[in-house]
Amino acid sequence: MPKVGMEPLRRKALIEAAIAAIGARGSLDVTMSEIAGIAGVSSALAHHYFGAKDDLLEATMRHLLSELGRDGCAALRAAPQPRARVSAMVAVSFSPTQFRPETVAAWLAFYVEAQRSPAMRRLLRVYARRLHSNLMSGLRPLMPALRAERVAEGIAALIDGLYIRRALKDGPPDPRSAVALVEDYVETMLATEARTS
Amino acid sequence: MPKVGMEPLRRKALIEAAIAAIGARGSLDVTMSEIAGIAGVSSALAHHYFGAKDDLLEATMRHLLSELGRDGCAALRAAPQPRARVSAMVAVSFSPTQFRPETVAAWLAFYVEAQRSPAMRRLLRVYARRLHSNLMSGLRPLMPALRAERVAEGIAALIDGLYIRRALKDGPPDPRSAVALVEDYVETMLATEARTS
DNA sequence: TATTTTTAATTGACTGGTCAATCAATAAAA
DNA sequence: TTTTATTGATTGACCAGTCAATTAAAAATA
Repeated sequence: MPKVGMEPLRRKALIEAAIAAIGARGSLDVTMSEIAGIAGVSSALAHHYFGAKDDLLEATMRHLLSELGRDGCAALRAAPQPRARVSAMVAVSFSPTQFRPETVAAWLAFYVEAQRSPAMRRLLRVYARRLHSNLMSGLRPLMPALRAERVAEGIAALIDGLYIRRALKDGPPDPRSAVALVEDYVETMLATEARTS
Repeated sequence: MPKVGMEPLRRKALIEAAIAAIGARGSLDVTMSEIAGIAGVSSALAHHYFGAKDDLLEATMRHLLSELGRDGCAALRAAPQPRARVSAMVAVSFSPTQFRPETVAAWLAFYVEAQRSPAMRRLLRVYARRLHSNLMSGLRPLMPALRAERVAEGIAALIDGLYIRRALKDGPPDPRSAVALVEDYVETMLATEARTS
């Protein structure tokens, strides 16, 4: 039984606590004590492991981002055909692990923070670029490059739009109708493409 | 020359200052002193006219909302034909008065706030409902009701998505490409509709 | 008209509370 | 004995909201 240092455990617990706190409050306006409390430690310990609050928040964002990245890669590996790759990316965006109220609230809050913090903006751009290139890997074989770019932009905007609009509703999210809306977009664009080329 | 009380003037100045401050900070995390400073008065005066900070923020949101409403009504009055009504709503969303960095930042911040504050959520829902019914007034004559609902949802999600993605970019917004993307969506949906009915 | 009185506009100074960040101290492992 | 883990207490800054005091305008009165 390999005894291991506390550091990684605490870091993980604190990051998850941060997501929970942000999800509950619905914004980044959470205190270190709150987060630490959820993680079951003192606020001093949170500072010990993360330094400043912003660092913890940035680490939290990174965590969300890498989780999404991991899910995305896995989904793509299981989808070799172009059309399926597009659907895979859409499905991941609204999968139960991503499209939860806490996660949605956190993403939203980070988008707002991105306006102030260049670091956050950079991170969000990484997400946007990755989504874009993943979508392109599915769309390029199906239509002219310029058109594919346009459709990828549309899909991305639709996804983000459905995320933000989710903030207006209460009750559990409805991933099925969200996916249906985006899939309908993709399908219609493909049909039009087939007809005009 | 009718001498008028200061109240309406100050209220307006403070609301505009609030938008400016929120736009500059990129979030609702602004102080009363900051806002009052921009308006050229003391923070005590801001409290005098608005009571609590939340009241000023809510008034600011209402102002944004009514401005958008006014622009929307004007645009609709000038567009009697169904197809034009849809374009009018899209155009208004990205018109120079709406699609400015400060305004976009403010809308975004209010979406986040809506997760916490039921009052804000109610206001945003008013906006969503109004946009939806305006879009429907244009779409209903052009396609079956169920389909129209779906397309209206898509347009709304696209608009909000393009707003939020605007937060990632720096430099002035590019309304033209945003409008083009949404119009392309509308056009494609209409074409598909015409073909399959 | 000149004067007093009332009302509106405005602020500086203050208060109480909150919170990030620090640090010295303690406990536990290695 | 050195390193790691952990906290309670504290500090310093910031900020929303209050209030008493001041000035300026309007209204009322002589």
